[in-house]
Formats: sequence, C-alpha cells, structure tokens
Amino acid sequence: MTTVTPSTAADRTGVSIDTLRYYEREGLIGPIRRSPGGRREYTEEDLFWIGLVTCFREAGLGIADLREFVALLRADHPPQNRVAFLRERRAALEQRVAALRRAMDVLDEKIAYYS
Amino acid sequence: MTTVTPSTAADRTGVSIDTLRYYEREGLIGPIRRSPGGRREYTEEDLFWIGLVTCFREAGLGIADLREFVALLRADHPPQNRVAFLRERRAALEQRVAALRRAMDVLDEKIAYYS
DNA sequence: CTCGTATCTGGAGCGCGCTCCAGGTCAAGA
DNA sequence: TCTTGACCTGGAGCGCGCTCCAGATACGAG
Repeated sequence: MTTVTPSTAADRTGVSIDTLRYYEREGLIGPIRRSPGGRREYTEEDLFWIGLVTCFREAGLGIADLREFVALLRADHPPQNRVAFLRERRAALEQRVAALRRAMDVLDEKIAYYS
Repeated sequence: MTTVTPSTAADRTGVSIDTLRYYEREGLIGPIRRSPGGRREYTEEDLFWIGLVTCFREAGLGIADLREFVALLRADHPPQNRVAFLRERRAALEQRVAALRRAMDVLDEKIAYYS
C-alpha cells in the first residue's frame, strides 16, 4: 500500500501537521499506521477521511460532534442510531444556514439602503 | 423615552447581562445611557441594535468583524467604503453557506447509504 | 431606616481549537 | 561517518468569546 509522509499529508489536505496530530489524539482520524522507526504513514484512505473531517470542521461542527460522528461511522458500531444521528446533524446544519440567511437579509437591506 | 433595566434587556434579547456589558466594552453596542445612580438604561433602539448584533453573531461573524461593521454603520462615518464592505461580508457569508451545503451533501449521502 | 435584590467595576477563569516549543529520534545524502 | 532536516512526544501557550467573582453601590418594598 502506498503511503505518504506527514508533511505530504499536510500539503495534500491543507491541514497542518500539528493539527493532524491533534485530530488523531482526539480520535477524529486514524490511528495512523507507523513505520518501523515510528513515523506516521498516511494512506489514501486516511487522506480521504481527513478531507471529510475538514469538510465538517469548515461547516462549523465541533471536535466533540466529529468524534461522535466518527465513532458512529466506524464500521464496528451498532447501526441503530446512525440515521437518526445523521438526520439530527443535518437539521442542525440547516439551522445554521437559516441563521446565515437572516444575516444576509440584513446585509441586503443595508446594501440597498446605501446604494 | 421609555427605557429598560439590564435584566429586562437580557430577557428581551436573549443575551446575558455579562455579555451585554462585554459587547458594550467591545464597542458593539451603546454606549448605553446611565441613570443618575450609574445603572444602565436600555432604549428600544438599543434593544433593536442588540438584535442586529445577535443576528450577525449567530451567523458566525467575529467580534472584530462586528466592531468594524458597527463603526461603518454609525451615522457619522464617511460612506465611501460602506457598500463595498457590506458586499464583502455578504460574500463571506455565502462562502459559509457553501461550506454548510457541502457538509450537508456528505450527510445526505451517508443517510442514503444507511437507510 | 433597613433589608434584600439588582447592578456596578475590574479582573480572573474557562472551554475550544489549535499552535508552538524543547528535547530527543530517525533517516537520507555527501 | 557526519550532517541535516523531517518527525517524534508531552506539555505549555494563545486568541476568542464569553462567564464568573469579589467587593462596593443603588434602590424599591416594608
């Protein structure tokens, strides 16, 4: 399996090495495989997963949310609450979109007023 | 002019008294008028403005952004950059909406997969 | 006037999400 | 072999946005 060094992983995901280690400590990614010498070796799957985490972070989900999300999506988890949890998260994101729309409406009004 | 005590202002805006004072210190609201004894007296305009600030905070704008926003909207400001600034903020909010949509798409995919 | 509650100020403390640092290890090139 | 630079760990530090606290003052009800 072809793997990649920490600095390359950082370059390719846009996430700093420190943050990658932080995410791993927090259980959001990995655990990442190690070389005989103890260095991390990121697989393509790892990079993909980091992309998912980044996507959710950019959407404003907190570390604790993501930890729960990860735990739920890891294959070994009993699937019972999965869909409910996912729907709940989706609804929360919709709330955030609504808040953004309200703010944008205010801005539009001000823009119209000053134009 | 009818005014309102700090605790009433907090109740009506949903913002804690401490946070109201914090916002005032940071220049996001007020300065709030004082009674002879030194207590704050919030006018209806103050409450309305607090609502605006809250709206933007909920949309994820930072304190520094809001300070700039407030400075720009306060009547005495030269109007030259106003509209540009507002449009810029609007674009930033649109970016955030886009990030949320990406995350929601991922969730939808997972929901479909597990349903 | 007294009591109790609300409010005042300045400043400390906190949770989050990184970010940085010291001191040491590993590994590729000259 | 020696040097150089990427990487390791554990832990400290930081900026943000509150939130809480101590000690003092204001003020309405009885």
